[in-house]
This record gives sequence, structure tokens and C-alpha cells, in this order.
Amino acid sequence: MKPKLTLKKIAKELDVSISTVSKALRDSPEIGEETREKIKAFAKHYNYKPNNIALSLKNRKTKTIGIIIPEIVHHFFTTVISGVEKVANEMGYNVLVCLSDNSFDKEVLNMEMLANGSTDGFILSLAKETMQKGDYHHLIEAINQGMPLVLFDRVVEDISCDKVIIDDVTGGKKAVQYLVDIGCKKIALISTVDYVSVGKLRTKGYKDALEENGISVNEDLILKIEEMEDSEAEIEQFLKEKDVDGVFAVNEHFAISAIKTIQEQGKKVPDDVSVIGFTDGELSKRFIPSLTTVSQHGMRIGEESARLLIEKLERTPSEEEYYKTIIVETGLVTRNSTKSKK
Amino acid sequence: MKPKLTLKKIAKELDVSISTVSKALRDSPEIGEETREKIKAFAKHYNYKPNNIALSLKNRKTKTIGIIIPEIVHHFFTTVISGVEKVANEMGYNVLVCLSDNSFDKEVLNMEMLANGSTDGFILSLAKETMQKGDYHHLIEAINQGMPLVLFDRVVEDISCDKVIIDDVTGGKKAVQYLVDIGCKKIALISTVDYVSVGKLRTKGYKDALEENGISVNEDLILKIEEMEDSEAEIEQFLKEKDVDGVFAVNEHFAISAIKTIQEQGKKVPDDVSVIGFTDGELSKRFIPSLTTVSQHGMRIGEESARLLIEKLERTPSEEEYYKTIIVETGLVTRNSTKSKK
DNA sequence: TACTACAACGAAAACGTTTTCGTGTTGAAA
DNA sequence: TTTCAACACGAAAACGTTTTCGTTGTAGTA
Repeated sequence: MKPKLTLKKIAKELDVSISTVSKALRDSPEIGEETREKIKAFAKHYNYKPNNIALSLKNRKTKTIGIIIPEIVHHFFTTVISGVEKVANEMGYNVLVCLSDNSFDKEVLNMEMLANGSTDGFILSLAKETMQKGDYHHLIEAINQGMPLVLFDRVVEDISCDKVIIDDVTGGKKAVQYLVDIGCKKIALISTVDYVSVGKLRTKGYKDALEENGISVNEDLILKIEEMEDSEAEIEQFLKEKDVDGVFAVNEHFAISAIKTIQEQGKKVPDDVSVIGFTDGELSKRFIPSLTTVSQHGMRIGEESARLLIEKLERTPSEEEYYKTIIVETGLVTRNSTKSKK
Repeated sequence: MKPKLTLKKIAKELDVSISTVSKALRDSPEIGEETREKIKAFAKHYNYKPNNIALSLKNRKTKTIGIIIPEIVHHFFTTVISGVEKVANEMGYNVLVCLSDNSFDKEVLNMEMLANGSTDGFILSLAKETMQKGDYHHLIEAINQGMPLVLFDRVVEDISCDKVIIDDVTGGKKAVQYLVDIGCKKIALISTVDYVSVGKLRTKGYKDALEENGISVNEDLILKIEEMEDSEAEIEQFLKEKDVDGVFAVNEHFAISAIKTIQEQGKKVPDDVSVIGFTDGELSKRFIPSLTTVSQHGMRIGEESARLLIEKLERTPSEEEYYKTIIVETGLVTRNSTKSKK
């Protein structure tokens, strides 16, 4: 086990000073050609690589960005990570991934860990608990300390920073409009509680679409689910009591639970009831019937977030502050859980 | 934007030396009580947190571990990450996640990046291309430099390091034995090419089980798939030609493609053909019919890997080298894609 | 008084870099 | 011979810590 080669060791071995070695390796014209070549050859031969930590300390940049997500076992978030990783790597950055487990405390802890020099900036999607509490002091603190922050997906209005979101309202509208277009009259909504911003916004899209088509909103056809755990039972209960011909669910799981319930009641999807989900995951694609969904392009979201963050990081401090919000448009992927358009 | 507080600034502010501040904050008895309290109060009030980078440089440990996986958009790997993250955090470590995209070059690049001080050790699952090439010089180099390495899932015999694997042979055997038990006679195998070690091992399990039950192995009933992309077509082609009553697929995707094909041929799952997959993902659970699978506990694998690595990291160098291989046992989760046992 | 002992603190090195600012050696111009 | 660039290199500071080893000042002892 040979310890890592350092400038100091090279200097000693070649009987020159540390500064000479450093300069030679960085092709400084200060160093004579002969010496330079000798040093470079030596370094190459013994595979010298500068120590990142020392560089970080010197430059006061770590060249790594931290991403904190509520949960990783979730297709959408992994595609986002994938996107972040891709552009980060292209720009010479590393990615530190932390999980908040949807817990406020873990989110704060993670941020504190990363803020002490481990990371140049953050990409973050808020924990459910954080949104519920409405306590964002940790975000504000990070920003005050000069750490750029990009919020994605689960964002919050009153923090001034870059944001990358999808247009949930329009996404929801598209879905419901499609249901209307294929002839659905009694369209149910299965959503989450309102403090999860996406639930709220998609609900708005649902209502908007109905109103635009002259259909009055029936609160009776709206189910708001608090706990993921008992979602299946709640959905079953809900759908049993209603007579609907279309369902818009704000995520894959709800959509699939809905389909199961509907089928168990002896009705057919899509012949009797059409179902549309949100988030285009593996599940939607391979479920039978495969799911028509509003697709949010996680990869794109990740890419845009990383680009936004790195832009801030590499901007000269003289340039003035400004914050962007990028809206990544949604698509509607039509598959077999909806009747075809006439 | 206030810059970060440092020992130096505290020292200046309180008109003492840097060493005094450092010692006071670490509760050294060298410092008089009065001074100590004053310094601690100041630090607390202005929320001083030591700079991780400086600590890393000083201690020559980063307290972060790197995990390199072939792809993140894959339920199994995310559960592994989740497990790693969990125990890493408990032990005060951060997790750097890198993606190799199944590319040899990216894997090497990632390791080089992380090896230069960013990370104290590695957790790694080999890229497909790496296994194909059989080139492991980057692993050996890392080990030689004194970086502990834990290989998981896709491991390779001839590297001496800690390993965490599942017993693929036994896993495969369990699945096929189950098929035999429920009365299947003509059992097909849908596997990957042999250089993917898991494919090879699960194939061995398949053959072993057949032989133990006195059924001769028919190579005609074995399909080896090279490219994920055209797997669906290949499976369709394959199953169309064969007459089988049981299918063992080495992953979820193959299993689901098989079910689709079977259903399209007008046969019923599980009544006419029983299907078992490998890896217990979201897909298996929610697919209709839900999939009977061999479950590999990704979370457990991640936890064990992290534990193994951290153990190595915190071991005093005097203790002698030894390498463990932990085998995480598989389970068989029976659902609706197989007939019930009589 | 002269010494010792201890308490309380500071200086400096070290981790591995980069960079600024010398400094000594050349060769050529005056 | 002197003077002055240009050249080639080295010393040292800085990034933010921790830690070893002084260095004070004071009190206690003989």
C-alpha cells in the first residue's frame, strides 16, 4: 500500500522546490523547459493526481453539489438525480445525494452537514413535513451564507431562489380535458392533501378544466388522501360509493389502486371508466392496462436544476442577483387506460 | 450575505489566539473556565460550525463514502442506496453517489475522481461493460492506495476485498423448485448473457433445481438476452415457438414481458403458465397479475455494505487484513403469477 | 530571596495546494 | 567593467483546522 503521491514528495525526489513542481505541472512559462519536462514525466509515470481536498480548501470551492430529496425509492426522483448527475459531470462537478425521508429534522441536519464546506450549493425538493410545518429557516440561512439553492418540484413561493417546476395546473388541466374529450361526464379526482403543493395545483387544473367545459365541480367526486399507507383502502371505499366514468389521479399509485378497485367492481378499464395518472414511471408503462399519464420529465428537471445551480456558482460575484423559475412542460402519454379519442 | 465564521475570526473578535479558541471549543482543560465559557457562548451565538474541508485535510479523512452504481433508475439499486445512506448517516458519514451508466470508462473516471481525496472508501457494483471486459485495474489501484472497497451484487471473484452478494444460485433454485412443486414440467429460463455474473449464477440455480428433480435440462428452453432494448421482441419470439407451463425470468422486466406475450397468445397466467421473476420491485407488486418473485433485499445489501466499509475505515491499521463476503439470503414472495401449491 | 510547579495561554507546524513576491544567475548593452 | 533585463527557480503565505511544545505569570515552598 503506497501512500498517495504529493507535490512535496515529487519535489523531494527531484530535488526542486514545491512551487517549481506545481508550476511545472500547470505549464507555467516560469519554469525552464528541461525541468518542466522532467517533472511532468515523473508525475505521469507515478500517476500523480492533485488532492481534491487541498484544492477545495485553497480555492474555497468543492466542485460538488448536494441534492437532497425526500425519498429515493421513487422513480421520479431517481430520474431527476440522473439528470443532475449528467450535467454536473459534464461540468466537472460531483454529486452528493442526501435523503430527508420526508422528515423536517433530517432535512435540516442534511443541510447543515453539507453547508459546512462539503458542497458549493444545493438542489432540493422539500420534505412533506417541511411543507406542512412551513418552516424554511434552514433554506434562508443557507442562502444568507452565500450558498446558491435551487428548489425543484416541491417548491415554496416565499423563498427567493431559482426554481424548477412543472406546470402542475396545466398538467392537470390537460389530463382532465382529455377525459372530457373522450366523452367522460362524471370525472373523479384522487389527490393529496393541500399542503403538498403539487396536489393543490393539480386539483386546480382539474377544476379549471371542468369549468372551462361548463361542467360544475362536484366536491363529492374529490378525494384527498393524507397517508400513503392507507391510500388503497381509502380509494376503494371512495370509488365504491360513486358512479364515475373518468378518474384523474395525481400519481401512479393512486391511479393503479383506482384501476384495481374498478376492475374488482366488475367494470372495465377503459371501456366503462377511463383513468389517467400523473408521473410517467415504469409502473405506468408496464401495468396492464398500461396507464395514460401526464408525464413530468424528471431528467429534464434534473438537468435544468443543475444548469441553474452551476450557472450561479460560476457567475462572477459582481453580476447582480436575479432568480429564475423554469417551467418544464408536461406531456400527455396516451396508453390503454383511456378510451381513444373519437 | 455574511461569510462563514472561522476560528480566526472568533480569535480576533475575542482577542485571544486561534489555538485558544480551538481548545476552548473542544473543552480542553488547558483553558481557564472564564475564557472557555466566553468563547463557547460567542461561538454558539453566531452559530459557528467547523469547516469540513479543513477537517478533512487535517485528519486525512473525509467522512464520506462513495457509491458507484451502474444505473439509478432501477428499483434495486435505489433500495441499496437507501440502505447505505441509512447506516452511513448513523455513523456520521456522507454519501457521494456516482453513476457509471454501465460504461467502463465512466466507472474508471468516477473512481479516479473520488479517489483523490473526495472519499474514504468505495461501495461499488460493477458496470456491465466492465464485467465484459474483465479489466479491473482501477479496482486494484484503489485498493493499493489504501482505499477500502466493498463490492456488491455484481462482484468478481479475483479481486480481494469485502463483498456483499445474494446467493443467486440458491435464489434461482428456490424459484425453479417452487415451479416444480406446483406441478410445472416444462420450465423455460429467460436469462442474460453469461458474463453478467448474476445471469450465470441464476442459470446454474435453474439447472441445479431441474437436475435435483430428475428433469433433464433442455437448452432449447433457455433464452439468453444480450440487449435490454430488444428484450421484449426476443421474448415474444422465443415463447411463441415453445410449449411451456412455467417460466423463470432473472428480472422483473423479462418476467413481465413474458406474461404479456403469454396472454397475447391467449393463454392464462397462472392457470396455463406460471411465471416467477427476480428482484422485488414496485412493478412486481402492482402488476396484474402481481408477480411471484425471488426477492433480494436491496436495503439489507446496502446496510451490510456500508457497515463493512465503515468497519474497515475505522479499524486501527495495526489489525491485520481480512476480507469478508456476506451473503444476504433471498426470499420467495408468492403472488398471483403462479398457481398455488397443492 | 530563589526556586519550583502549575495554570493559562500563544506560536508554529502540519495537512496539500496555488500564487505572489522575492533572489540569484546569466547574457548583453553601455 | 558596470548595469540591467530576462530567466529560472525558491520562500512563504494562505485556505481552516488540531496539536505539540513552548512561554509567560503567579503562587507556593524552602
